[in-house]
Formats: sequence, C-alpha cells, structure tokens
Amino acid sequence: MITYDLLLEQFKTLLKTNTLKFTKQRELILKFLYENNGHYTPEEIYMLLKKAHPEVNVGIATVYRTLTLLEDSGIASSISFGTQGKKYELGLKKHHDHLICSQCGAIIEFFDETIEKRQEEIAKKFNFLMQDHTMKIVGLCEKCQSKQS
Amino acid sequence: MITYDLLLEQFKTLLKTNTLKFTKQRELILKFLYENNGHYTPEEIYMLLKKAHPEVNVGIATVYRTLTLLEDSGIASSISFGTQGKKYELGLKKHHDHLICSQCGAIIEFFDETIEKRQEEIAKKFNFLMQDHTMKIVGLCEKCQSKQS
DNA sequence: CTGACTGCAAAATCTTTGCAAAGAC
DNA sequence: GTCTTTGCAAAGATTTTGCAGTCAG
Repeated sequence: MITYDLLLEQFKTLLKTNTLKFTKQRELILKFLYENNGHYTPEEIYMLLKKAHPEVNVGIATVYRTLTLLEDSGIASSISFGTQGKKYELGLKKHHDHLICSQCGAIIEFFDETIEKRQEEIAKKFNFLMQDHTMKIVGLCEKCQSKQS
Repeated sequence: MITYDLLLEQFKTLLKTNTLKFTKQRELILKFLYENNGHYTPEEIYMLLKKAHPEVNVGIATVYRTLTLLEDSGIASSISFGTQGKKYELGLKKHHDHLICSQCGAIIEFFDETIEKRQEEIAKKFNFLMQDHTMKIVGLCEKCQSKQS
C-alpha cells in the first residue's frame, strides 16, 4: 500500500498540474479516505470530519465537490446505491468488485481475473471502448443468513 | 417471448394473490413496458403514457409506485444511474447485463455464461446468498468513438 | 493581487408520502 | 360497502449551484 505522504504528494502534483489549489479541506477529505478504509457516503464523511476537526469548517458542498474531484482524477471511486446515493472509497487499490449485503449493508471486496478478462472480451466484441466497469453481487452475507433462520 | 395476454394474466394473478387491485393505470404501465422494448426512466414512462393516453390521468407517483411493484414481483427490473435515477425494462427476458455508452446513453444488452458462472462461484466462496447481481460496462459505443475522432 | 475555493443557503433532481376522492371487487 | 388505489401537491432525500467573502500561490 502507498504511504500517506506519497499519496499527498501525488494529490498536490495533480492539483498543481490543473491550476487547482491545495486547501485544508481537500487534504482532510483525502486523509479521511486514506485513514478510514472502507466505503462512505458524502454525508458520513461530512459528519465524521466535523466531529474530528471542529476547528476546520468543512461544508457539505465542499465534500461533494472534493469527492467528485477525487473520483475524476482516479484517486477515489464510488459505488452507487440507486436512490440511496453513493459511497466512496480510496480508489488506488487494485481494481475490485463488490459483494453487498442487502440486510446489513456490509461490503465485501473481491477481484476475479476471469471476470475481468471476459469483460474486456465482451467490450471488444461490441466495438465498445471500455472506460469503466462495475459488478455488484447483492445478497445476504453469512451473518445475516444465520440471523434470518 | 411471452405474449402480452399471458403476461397480463400473470400480472392479474399476482395482484389477486396479494389482494391488490387491477387498475387501468397499472395495466397501461405494464403494457408500455411490453410494447416498448428498452430502458425507460419513470419520468419518460410518465410523459409517454400521458401523450399516448390523454384520456387516462396517470400521475407520476403512480408510475413510481407501479414500477416498484413490478420490480418487486420480478416482472420488471431496473438499472441504476447513480444520482441520475433508474431506468426500467421488462424483466422477463433471460437475465442479462449491460454496456452503457457514457456519451449518448445507448444501452446494449449482453449475456455471458462464463461471467454468470463465476459470479455464483464467488458468492459461494464468501458464503454469500446471492439475491441479485448486476454488471455494467461503461464506455464509448462504436458511433460515439467515430464522432470523437 | 488574482483567481480559485469555501460555506451558506437556495435551488434543482429525483422519489416518496399524506390525504381526500375515486374505483375495484 | 369496504378497502385499495389514485392524483395532487407537499415533503423528503440527496446533490448542485450562485454568490460574496476568504485564502492559496
């Protein structure tokens, strides 16, 4: 895994390249994603940052704007939950897909070479220039299955 | 492909089983999805129904309620577009996944046995009881690629 | 200094809900 | 008749935008 310092450098370079500014808020959000491995809604990030850093006033709009920025530049990625919004995570790890528990919302990550390869083949078959791809398996996780019975 | 009459019977039975009522509005929405092969947003369905059947007053809320009903009972299915809502289609066809053009929004359907099988294996590996799974490949369709250059 | 960034609140989207009237059975 | 459904408009939920002040470079 990349160190935070390196990630921060990368982010700063990105900002500079695009004549964007490095701000306390942007750093806090990046740091949050780095330190809190997992998937978070913009709202969650906003609330948790507010609690953790009461001295820095971070607005919800800034969280949205920064997450969009991070996603566009490939530093973060999101999974969509339909009407219920999106969850973001640091997107520097190896590409992976998700298993999502419909009961408790738990998210398990996985990576499957076979599926990745097939996806490329399918895109090629339809003369499609693949930019992104996502796979979600929704179901009941182990814990929730035993709870149910 | 199933005939409309048969589909309608199936729908009526479903309603009866759940002590729900068969209404003109519900039929119109079902019929719309049957006759208009493709993927539609609730808004689109609402507008098109309004135009096609000015004599029947169909409200947007009813479209939403009915689509939810149809999806819950497995007659329709939806693909999510993040914040930009969902698109619905008749869900009686064989399960399939989607290629989505990020430029023009075109949706191509495909089915791949290899991927389907791998998904099941992955679910099993994580002791996950799979309820549903979706795969989206986002990219540029053939037309939009040539437009770009 | 200049132009980008921020917070705030208002606006915009998309979806759901409350309720009285209408309709199915 | 009874109980579900409907349309309408209002309310919700999530996200985006306009703007004047603030801040990074």
